[in-house]
Amino acid sequence: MATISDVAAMAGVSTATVSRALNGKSTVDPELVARVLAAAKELGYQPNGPARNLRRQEAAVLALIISDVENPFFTAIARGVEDVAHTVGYSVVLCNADENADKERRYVDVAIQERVAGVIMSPTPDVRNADLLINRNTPLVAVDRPLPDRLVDTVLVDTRLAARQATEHLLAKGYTRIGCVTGPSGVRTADDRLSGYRDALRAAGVRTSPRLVRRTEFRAAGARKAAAELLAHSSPDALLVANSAMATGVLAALGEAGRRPGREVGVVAFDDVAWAELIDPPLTVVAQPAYEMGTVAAQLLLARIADNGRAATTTTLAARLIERGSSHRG
Amino acid sequence: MATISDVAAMAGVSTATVSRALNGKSTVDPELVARVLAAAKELGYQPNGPARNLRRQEAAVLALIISDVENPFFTAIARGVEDVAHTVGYSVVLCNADENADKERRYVDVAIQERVAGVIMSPTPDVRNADLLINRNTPLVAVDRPLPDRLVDTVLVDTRLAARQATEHLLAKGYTRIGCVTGPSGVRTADDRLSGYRDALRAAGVRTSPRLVRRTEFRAAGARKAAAELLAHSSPDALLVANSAMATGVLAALGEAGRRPGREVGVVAFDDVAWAELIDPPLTVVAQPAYEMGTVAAQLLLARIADNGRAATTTTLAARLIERGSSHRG
DNA sequence: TTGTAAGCGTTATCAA
DNA sequence: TTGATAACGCTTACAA
Repeated sequence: MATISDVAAMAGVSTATVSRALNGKSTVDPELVARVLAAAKELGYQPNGPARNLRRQEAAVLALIISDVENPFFTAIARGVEDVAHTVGYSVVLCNADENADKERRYVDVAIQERVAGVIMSPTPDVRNADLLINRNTPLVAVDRPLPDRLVDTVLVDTRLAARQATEHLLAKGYTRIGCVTGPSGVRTADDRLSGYRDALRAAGVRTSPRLVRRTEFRAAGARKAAAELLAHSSPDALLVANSAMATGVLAALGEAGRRPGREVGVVAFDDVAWAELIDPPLTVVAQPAYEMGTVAAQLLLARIADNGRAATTTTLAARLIERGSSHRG
Repeated sequence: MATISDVAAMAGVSTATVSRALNGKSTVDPELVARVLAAAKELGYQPNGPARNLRRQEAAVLALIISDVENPFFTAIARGVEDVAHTVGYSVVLCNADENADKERRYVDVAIQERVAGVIMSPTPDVRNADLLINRNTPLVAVDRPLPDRLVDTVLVDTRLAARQATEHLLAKGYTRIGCVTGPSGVRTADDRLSGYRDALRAAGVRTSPRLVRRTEFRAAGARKAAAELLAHSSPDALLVANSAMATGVLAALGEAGRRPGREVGVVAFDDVAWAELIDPPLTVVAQPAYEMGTVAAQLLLARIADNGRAATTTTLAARLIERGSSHRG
């Protein structure tokens, strides 16, 4: 593979000049620039990234560690991050931690070892992984979930409020025994959605009952089982569901139990997905601004890379309830 | 940040010994290994990836360049690749080319510059990007789409046959004016699905008509418009749809036109998705073995990294038609 | 078994 | 403006 020396030799200049010409750094004689460019093209020269990064002590790469690559919410964040990063010449590598602290640790190690310029992550409850980055002063932005007691730029959705509003909506529609299917304890979004649900019930003077709450991983299978149990034992007349994958499980369980969404059991789920309008009745959802979360997170990260001394900020975006048939009795 | 020299100093050995101890290479006195490990831990030592990769001339990283990070088909492939790669100590970075040759080029450049050990890609029609890798002898596996006339390991689905079978299924169910909504010309999977559709019609002695075919990008919006046009002008009684995102668009168009899937317009779409069973009637799909494609591709890539001289192979996996209500008139 | 030292390909400093 | 040269941190002959 051609190196900078090969280019230098072919162009009849020193490697230093090649480097300067290729990076447009200090001023180089236009004629030499032309010769260097020609030689580089002729040789199909691609700079050696590891060598460059070793010397520069930094790579123009951002790592994005997400919780689940199969969750459209996180892939939408990924797009937002990419779109911003690319405009300023950074590449983004996507790492799928899979809601698993070990995998997350693995990717944090990779990010550190490869000396990426910065990291955006939706952290697992195991804060030690993020601490690894924090302790090294690696620019870091937390997205979707906060890092408790850590001074880190953070981009969140006011998910507790959103859950409260969703629950209030169900109450307003006349549902009275509202259940909640949420994610694992310790995952902040799961906890907040449950809290918001309880906020609404309490404010309305409705007794909350642990029998109407189920926690499971953020996936279809667990939610299906949870919903089946709720339906069998606790006769809810509505369910608040913490994400779209879980919603598929809950809707499947309703179908199996012969209970029609909306009319018989009201349903509101987090995350607006393309199929929400295709089912009958259409699914009422809490739409989170995922793409925007990604762009904001990327901008914060770039700002921090430029100035690691700046104060940490928390940006909280609002979610939006989209009312559809699954939360209407009529 | 601690370097190997710091560890060496603290352990009272040379950097060479630290390197050997940490990599478990040649035999090192167990007591020294212990001292090195202790020092490394104490200092929070993480090897400098660029330096290591520069020296080794290779990184234990695979690049996976996919066409659309928001398409569940590709994210399932990603999981398959990751699961295999991780078992042998490779990390996977996911790159989203977004069906865009320029972005693909960008990520190919990154992969080359970072000297990744190998690349798996679902190539855009612009073969020049893959040629960049081929010309440098970078281990490469094409997945989902072949690279015409290139001797490259390839993992495909027999999508033409699958499309034919899906169309034959529709014919068998009594549909006669079957339309096809497929992806952009030049994208092999899009072309093959159209070819399979035509194969079935011809074999059945049904005249094929360009008026029943629409091509658009592999996304919901284009497919929605395409389906609306077909419904308005060509009165199809069934549609073969080339992926799940497009299916959401087609189903939306059917809803707008007040045409019920199955009874009025038969629908078969590529890719089994969680919501396929939730809609009414449930969606008949062609299930592709995406996860397995990922595992096979990763295994092929690892084999090629180990021995770049081996002959290129093509693995073709079968898809499976899952019959549901959207292709039944009853 | 351990240490010394060269070198991977860049970039940046310093002279010229 | 250009070139020689010294790092960057690691691995690996080669020597001891």
